[in-house]
Amino acid sequence: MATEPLTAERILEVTEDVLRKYGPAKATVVDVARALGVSHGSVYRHFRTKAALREAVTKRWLDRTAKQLRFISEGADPQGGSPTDRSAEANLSDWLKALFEAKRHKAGDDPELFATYEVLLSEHSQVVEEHIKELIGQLAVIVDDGFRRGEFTSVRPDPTEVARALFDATAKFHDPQYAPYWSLPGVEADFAAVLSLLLRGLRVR
Amino acid sequence: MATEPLTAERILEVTEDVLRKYGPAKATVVDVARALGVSHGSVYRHFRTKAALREAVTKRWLDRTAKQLRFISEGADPQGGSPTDRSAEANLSDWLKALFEAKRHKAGDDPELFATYEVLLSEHSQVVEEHIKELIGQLAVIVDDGFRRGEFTSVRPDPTEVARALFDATAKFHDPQYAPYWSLPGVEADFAAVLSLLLRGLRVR
DNA sequence: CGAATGACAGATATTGAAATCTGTCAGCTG
DNA sequence: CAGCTGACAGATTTCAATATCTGTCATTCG
Repeated sequence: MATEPLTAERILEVTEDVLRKYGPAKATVVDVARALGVSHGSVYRHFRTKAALREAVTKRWLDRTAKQLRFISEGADPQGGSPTDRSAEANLSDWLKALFEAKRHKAGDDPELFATYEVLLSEHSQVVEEHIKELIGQLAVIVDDGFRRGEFTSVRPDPTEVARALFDATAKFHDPQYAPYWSLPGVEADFAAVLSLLLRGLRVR
Repeated sequence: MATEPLTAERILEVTEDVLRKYGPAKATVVDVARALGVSHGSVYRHFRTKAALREAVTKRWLDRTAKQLRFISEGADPQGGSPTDRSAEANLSDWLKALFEAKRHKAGDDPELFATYEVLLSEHSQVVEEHIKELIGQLAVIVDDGFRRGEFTSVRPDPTEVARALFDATAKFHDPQYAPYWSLPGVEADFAAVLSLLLRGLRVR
């Protein structure tokens, strides 16, 4: 069998597995190289540092979520149907619910990758900053749509500003710092209460 | 000079100083005893464990803030005047601003006591839970007042539920986890945006 | 006799030496 | 000769021995 060429993508796949198995604290570059059947020097040919590798893996992982959410922000039905003319409020509500669900599942199903994400957070990584910017951008699309349709209003009608406020106000339901709280009973109700208050704050009546 | 009797209160005062000086990681019960000029056994006569002492100090410290805020939740003018008939919205806005300011100043001026508070948080201490319950209770008073005056409405008009939603939605501006963020430029604007959205969500129009 | 002491056992933290890991690079290999 | 290897230096982590701290309690002190 012709041994496949070592690509950055292949390294990322395997690194993700290694991180899943050992977690960010224990996984080493040598572990990754061993799993790939190469020397660790080869890994360094594709990623200048271990931090860069960690960032690239997390970016891939975060991008998968952002991609999912983009369907909603672009007006598609969350059930996966084709784009519809759903109200901005429904879109906003679905998007925030989907964000909460996505983060919660990531924390529960992939604790080690989630821990890796938290490492980046503590390092103030650009990757996390960009992920957040992307999410706020998606929110801004929904908010702007709401403004255009005359569904939403705000004192200062800058969609991005409002999007950031929505993002900040729902921090408890997507910021990794709160992950332990997401499995407690009553979170759902707390989330619903915040969401309802925020939606009412945007609604034109 | 008649050496004063060793009271719990005296121990708390001195422990606060010791914590301020050494921080929760370095301060020991022996340090506290030394500062009091007694043996550490005497401290244990008043507090069963070091954790209990730490909790008592933090409780005192948190209670001081809660007391300040109570003036606002009970309708007093924040400038310290006598109780007035200010609108519930003004009270709510002032209270949330005051909470943000109080936490921010505590984090900035008393980093070591703030760190002690964070230790309790990580221990899921009852003291912190009660502090939060007290704060939400104060918020509920303001919200209830708003309901009674016909200033506020909500889908489910339980003042405590709404109070909790307000508390959750402003977490980024009072939860110690975000303390580093409070000194960044732009926080004020972010806070104002969230506050404005929330107030609008409550307002009867 | 009630309050305080300090010696003590077990738990926790500190320290420094040894082991491992990261990142580089001269040389090897297909 | 492009891509990979593995020996190496410096950085970081681990580990075990040592020191310090917590919490108890028999004894002392006023």
